[in-house]
Amino acid sequence: MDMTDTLVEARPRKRDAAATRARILAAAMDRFARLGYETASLREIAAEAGVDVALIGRYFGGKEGLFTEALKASIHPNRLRDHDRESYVRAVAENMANGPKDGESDQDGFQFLLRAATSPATAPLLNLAVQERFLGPIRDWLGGEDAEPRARVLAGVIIGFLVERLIRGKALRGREREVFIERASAILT
Amino acid sequence: MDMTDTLVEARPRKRDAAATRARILAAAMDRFARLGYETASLREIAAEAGVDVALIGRYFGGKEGLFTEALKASIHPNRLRDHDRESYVRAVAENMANGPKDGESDQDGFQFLLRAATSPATAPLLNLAVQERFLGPIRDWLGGEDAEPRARVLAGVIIGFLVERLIRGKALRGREREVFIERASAILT
DNA sequence: CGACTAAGTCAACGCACATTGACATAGCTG
DNA sequence: CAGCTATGTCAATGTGCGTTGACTTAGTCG
Repeated sequence: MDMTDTLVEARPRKRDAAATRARILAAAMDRFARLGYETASLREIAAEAGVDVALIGRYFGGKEGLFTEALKASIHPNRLRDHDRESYVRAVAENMANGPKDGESDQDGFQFLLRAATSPATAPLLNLAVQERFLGPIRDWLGGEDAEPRARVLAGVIIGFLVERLIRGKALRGREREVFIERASAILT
Repeated sequence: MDMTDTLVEARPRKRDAAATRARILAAAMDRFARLGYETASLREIAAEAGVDVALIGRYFGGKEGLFTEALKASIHPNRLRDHDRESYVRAVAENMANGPKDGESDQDGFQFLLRAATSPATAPLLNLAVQERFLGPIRDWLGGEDAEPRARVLAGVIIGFLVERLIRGKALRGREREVFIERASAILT
């Protein structure tokens, strides 16, 4: 059908390991986030990526390996250090007040996280990832005595608001929004 | 081996459909809440109930039917009204500090729902259940001005801790536990 | 050009699962 | 006691899964 490869990309490069890997990873992130670890199948993921199943084994070692990488890719380090305490708290609280729609793409990542939290097979992996990219930074940011349990509390609060926002389905408005932000800020401070 | 049935129960009543059904349902509630719909297997559930697998098919029609009934049985109204503010806050905070395993049945229903949300078919239940079991009761419990957004904040915090506990996988101990409970209580109060 | 390697393909394996139907037996009923 | 039905047992079937190993081909390098 296709005689030349000048269709979409400049040089499709028939055999490109990096591109194939990336497409598998993208498909995995999508399926895992939407379906969870056990329901999403490697065959589906491979099909969505337009790739043979065996390549997943080759590039990621197996389902767990693929999931681990997809998880890492879904949790991007937050920019804690760019904020002082007050501005960060305010930013987080406002973000929480928003609806799922107008949130950035971190929504998908968080959905991924939530699904991962509900599957026993992936819980240990998630624990590790959260430690690395979430709890650790917060703990360091807090510093001082009892940084660890205090970081856990803070992480719990933030996670909770994210879940609540995910479930809520719509943004808060007007007075309700203000009250929410005010209260949430108070808790986070 | 056993000639008489006077081992554990007074009258084991060899054939009792109602009792068998109940034991299957209890085992199902436990396994589904702990492992989620996909991971929990009918064979395990049957084994835990000390029953042949085929009976599940007979009594509940199949895995979906069993899950549906277990879900119904797991949603009971929470007992917010039994507590005054302080004792409830303390109970919730301590519950949060515990590991997923040793948690009491008070919040297990929520775990059940959260895990159920993994399965695309049962996902919409989560929103409804949170409204019913968390937001509504908390809002009424709080009462007064701005009960709605304040309830959202509180619900968010509680949900967050539950998820955090789910992720953490193990109980907090010693000083960390104390600090955690103290901080969580302060936030909830 | 010719060989070597990386990239992709194909088929098969073993496993665990839910489900089903035929069979066995306990306990009640007449 | 005889027979019937609810209750429980057993074995088999089909399906989809993740994984593995041998094979084929594209692209590159000497």
